[in-house]
Amino acid sequence: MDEIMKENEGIPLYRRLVRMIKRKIMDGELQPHTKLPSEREMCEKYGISRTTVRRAMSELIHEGLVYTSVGRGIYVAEPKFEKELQPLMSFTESMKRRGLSVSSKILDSVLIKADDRLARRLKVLPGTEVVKLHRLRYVEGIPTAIQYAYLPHHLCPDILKYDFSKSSLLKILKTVYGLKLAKAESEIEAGLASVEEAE
Amino acid sequence: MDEIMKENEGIPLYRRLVRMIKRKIMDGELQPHTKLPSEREMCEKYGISRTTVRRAMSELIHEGLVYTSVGRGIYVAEPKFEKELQPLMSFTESMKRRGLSVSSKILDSVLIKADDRLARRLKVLPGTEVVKLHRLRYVEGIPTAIQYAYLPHHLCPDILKYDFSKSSLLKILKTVYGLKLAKAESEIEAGLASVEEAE
DNA sequence: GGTAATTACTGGTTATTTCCACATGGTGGT
DNA sequence: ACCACCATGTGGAAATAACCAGTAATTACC
Repeated sequence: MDEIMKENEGIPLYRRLVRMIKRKIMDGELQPHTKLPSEREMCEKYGISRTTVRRAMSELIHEGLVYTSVGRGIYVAEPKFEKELQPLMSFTESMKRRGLSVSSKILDSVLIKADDRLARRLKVLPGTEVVKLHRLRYVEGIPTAIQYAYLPHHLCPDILKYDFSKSSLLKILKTVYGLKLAKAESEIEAGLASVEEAE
Repeated sequence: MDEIMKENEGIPLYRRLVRMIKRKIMDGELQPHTKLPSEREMCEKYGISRTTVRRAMSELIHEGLVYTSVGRGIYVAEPKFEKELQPLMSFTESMKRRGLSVSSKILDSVLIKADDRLARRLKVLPGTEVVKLHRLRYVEGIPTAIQYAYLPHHLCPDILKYDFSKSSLLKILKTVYGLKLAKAESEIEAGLASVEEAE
């Protein structure tokens, strides 16, 4: 059954539950405005406490994936955007907020075709050419994380030609592609989110 | 002392704590990167459970006002910086121009006195009482930015009494203050503009 | 039949308790 | 000096329990 809760040792229970429900929503198994089991039912179903269920629901509410109604229940929210993948803060932002310096190096960049899942996240058609950037992130000069950013190729057709070791991705996007920045930027974050979630 | 926790009946304890700490941060009483009391100390200090303290901290963390470090403590975060692309346009305007829906939620409100700069922006005399609204802005339903709006208090004398989590700012202004809406609205935008410029 | 009262259920708030992993500062022993 | 060890303090995770305030369906009463 849904006893995926059993595996994934080391990952907090509430995280696993968040993850499971996120997946169900993304896969369309849970349609907008459908009712989730009640908190107490989920406790029973997964063998966890209400504390844990509510912690998970809190995350989903904060991310705008579900909404609640006292006395009624918990419902899947309308997916106006790919908001479920948007982190509250970008990697850069959350580090800077801690007063830490952040830099990154592009290790590799490659052109791929978007599969269904990626296409949905970037709001492009499956098969669309997408630039996949392989990035090494530094915090205070220390290599900290490897992340992948995805950019629809049509938004930045010559991106592969630029030397990323010389100037940052955002700088290139801003100076070269100008008005498209706002759109590209959010989609970078979407791409980054998938990686952070995977780790 | 900090026994403001005693008053404000009806408002959840964790909300009151969030509010108190927010105010201290905004007033500069708590500077960035200073350490808050430990969770257990706050329990003792305010006579509340750790559940409640942690709930409050969770809110503050989600809003990016504080950050935590296991084994060390909870620290005030670096204030948000602005990465606005087109600082000439208001937040609302620039989003709408991209065809995106914009909404916002009032996180907190506090009464302050206008300094020279703010007074100039709002076209009031320095020292005039001004309601400072702490707003979480959404774009397409996604929490995107935290902004501060300023309203001359004499235009909406009882605005602090309303529960902003229940109904929107514009709705309250419209239903309660009626005819004043047109005027107040333009000044909200003026207030917002000044903040965006500062960040 | 229509309405009022009851009941069961739901999310929301709060407290208490138990563990865990990490951080830090001392205490020795070498 | 140096380093291994340990006590203590910190945030994080989770279970359990109790009560509240809405919702909705059912029942009882007129």
